[in-house]
Amino acid sequence: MADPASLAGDRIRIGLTAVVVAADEATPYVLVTGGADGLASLPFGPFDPVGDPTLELSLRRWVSEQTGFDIGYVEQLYTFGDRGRDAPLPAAGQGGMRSISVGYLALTPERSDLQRDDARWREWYRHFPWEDWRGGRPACIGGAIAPALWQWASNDPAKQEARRMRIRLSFALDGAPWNEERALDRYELLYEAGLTAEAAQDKARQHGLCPREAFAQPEAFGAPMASDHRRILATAIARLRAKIKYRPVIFELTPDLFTLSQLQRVVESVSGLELHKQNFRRLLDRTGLVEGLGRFEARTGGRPAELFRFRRESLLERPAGGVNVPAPRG
Amino acid sequence: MADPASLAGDRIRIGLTAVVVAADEATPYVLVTGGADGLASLPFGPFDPVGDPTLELSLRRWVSEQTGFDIGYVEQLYTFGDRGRDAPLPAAGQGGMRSISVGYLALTPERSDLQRDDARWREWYRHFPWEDWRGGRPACIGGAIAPALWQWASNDPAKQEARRMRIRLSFALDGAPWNEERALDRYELLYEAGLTAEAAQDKARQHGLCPREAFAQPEAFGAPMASDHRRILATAIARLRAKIKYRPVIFELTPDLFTLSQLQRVVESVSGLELHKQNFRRLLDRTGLVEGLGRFEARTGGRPAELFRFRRESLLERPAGGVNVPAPRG
DNA sequence: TCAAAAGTGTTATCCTTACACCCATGT
DNA sequence: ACATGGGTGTAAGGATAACACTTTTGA
Repeated sequence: MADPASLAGDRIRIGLTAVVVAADEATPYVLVTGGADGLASLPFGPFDPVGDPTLELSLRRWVSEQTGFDIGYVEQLYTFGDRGRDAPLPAAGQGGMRSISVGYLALTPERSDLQRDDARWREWYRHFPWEDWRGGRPACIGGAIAPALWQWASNDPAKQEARRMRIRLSFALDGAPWNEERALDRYELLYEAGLTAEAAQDKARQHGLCPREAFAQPEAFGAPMASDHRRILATAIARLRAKIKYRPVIFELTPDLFTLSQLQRVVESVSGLELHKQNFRRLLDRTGLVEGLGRFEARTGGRPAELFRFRRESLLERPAGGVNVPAPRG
Repeated sequence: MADPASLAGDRIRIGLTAVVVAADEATPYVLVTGGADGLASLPFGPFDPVGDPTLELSLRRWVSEQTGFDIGYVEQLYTFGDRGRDAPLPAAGQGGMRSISVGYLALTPERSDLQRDDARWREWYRHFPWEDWRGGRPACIGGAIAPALWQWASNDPAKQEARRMRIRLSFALDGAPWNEERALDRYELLYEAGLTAEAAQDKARQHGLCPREAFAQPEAFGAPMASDHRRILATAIARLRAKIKYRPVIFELTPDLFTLSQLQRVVESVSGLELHKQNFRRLLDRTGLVEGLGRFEARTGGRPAELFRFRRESLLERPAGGVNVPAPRG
């Protein structure tokens, strides 16, 4: 039997996959490549074990090289290594090489100009239409998702009850509350039920079949991405939505100066929820995270709004929470 | 210039490192190897890219092989890849091979019998004496840690103010509240300040020096562990302390039947805090996570306590929170 | 009868949520 | 004047944290 240690050294490669997020008042964006003609991909690159002292520095270096701007805030998300969901290798004679990818979340304050032609900012709800509840419950849940999931649940009588409960809790059916943080649970449920194009793709690849084109309607089940990139994006959405509640990371997405309404709408676009204006403001100023400047912005159609800035000093003053997102009903 | 992709495939190996936690009413334990004679290590093993379909299954397999029991709850913690903090390789002629380790947290309901002689359960506060606040603020903070950290802060006038604020917030000095979840921040602060034996070890290794033995007093700065294993353990402590508040993972550490006092003391041992008895109980029964059995346990020295069990069904009923740990003052 | 641990009732306080309302500007 | 968006006061409800207290056993 071969020594697994030496074996492990030879047939693995580590990729770094970046979810680079920007947001404006209308929607959050994710940086993708190759979305015009074929499937969109997250930017990814190899980890250079010789040149880079840490994984994070490696990521910063090649994102900078590839896109021409330096990302600021970065955090590690998760390390993905499932066989059959990893990237199919660009046929380079590498038989059974295994690809492990370390996913990172990066936040940038604005949609910087991109240096490469095939890189573009993509609205993330195009890949997750069921995640945007700002206009109330999205129609695709009741229209296409729920019926398809109920069908899947009833396919296996033994697991039926557990599956139904997962569906209810994930997608807020039968009076269960919506939890915007469970974006990954929802994507994994859809994948497991075979309702994403990626699931069909992976199954076809495992059985050596030719994958069908355009499996599920993108209007309801979201535009697919290459390999497991939509899973990584779902992980990033879940993490970011949770984190803005207890760390002031939202200010990594805002410009230096903003009005409180602009800030609120950025939070709303990320969390996919509508917030109560006054409560948002009161909670915010109890934190001491922002500071009014006494300057006002000329607005179209309304009273001018005061400009605020994020008090970076506050990071050092207290445990430093985030902006609260109350739980909505039904 | 060599293609970094092929380069990456050759000089990396992936290890899986497990933080296997058990707990009783007195203290939490972590499974270590080789702690008797030399430095304690967390169990770690290589990821087998050929045999194992997922990282997690790989971990389960070799923990089972090495210790003889099957771990239940597992979650991924973080992927560590810093040069200079990774494991020094067992001299096997592998020149510049880079070691990346994926840390996992595993929870087991009791300290199962171990199959190997050099594996043992170690009380985790031996490695983190400053993390146990059950008897009030630990003496080592005021006695040894705070003075050494203040000294370090004043070594660099430019960073002095920021360092002092980090120290205050991490170790609850000058009236700042203690936050039991920031175990990793505290360890990283001590490491950065050069106050852990591991920091001295890493520095010596980078400069090709012979590391000094027994750098810092273990009574105050905690018993060191091999390579970056204490950092991984700190990550696990932080994650577990945060997670018991919003997911019912504490029941992965308890026996099937328990009294409410036993449960409370397990929570206390993990979080390192004393809890208010009645509030603990009220919060618990609002969740519906546990169910009294009407049976009572014969106790020594007191009224017999009712036995409870965890209602696993409740996982399917609702979003399923955890057990709350109120923030202590000062 | 006393110590020790189990278990309960009640209250003050704070935080969240929501409603209703006023203010300043452009057209 | 009035539409539009900015900005504020206050009250209802619920959750938290703390108090004091009773109950049941073993020594």
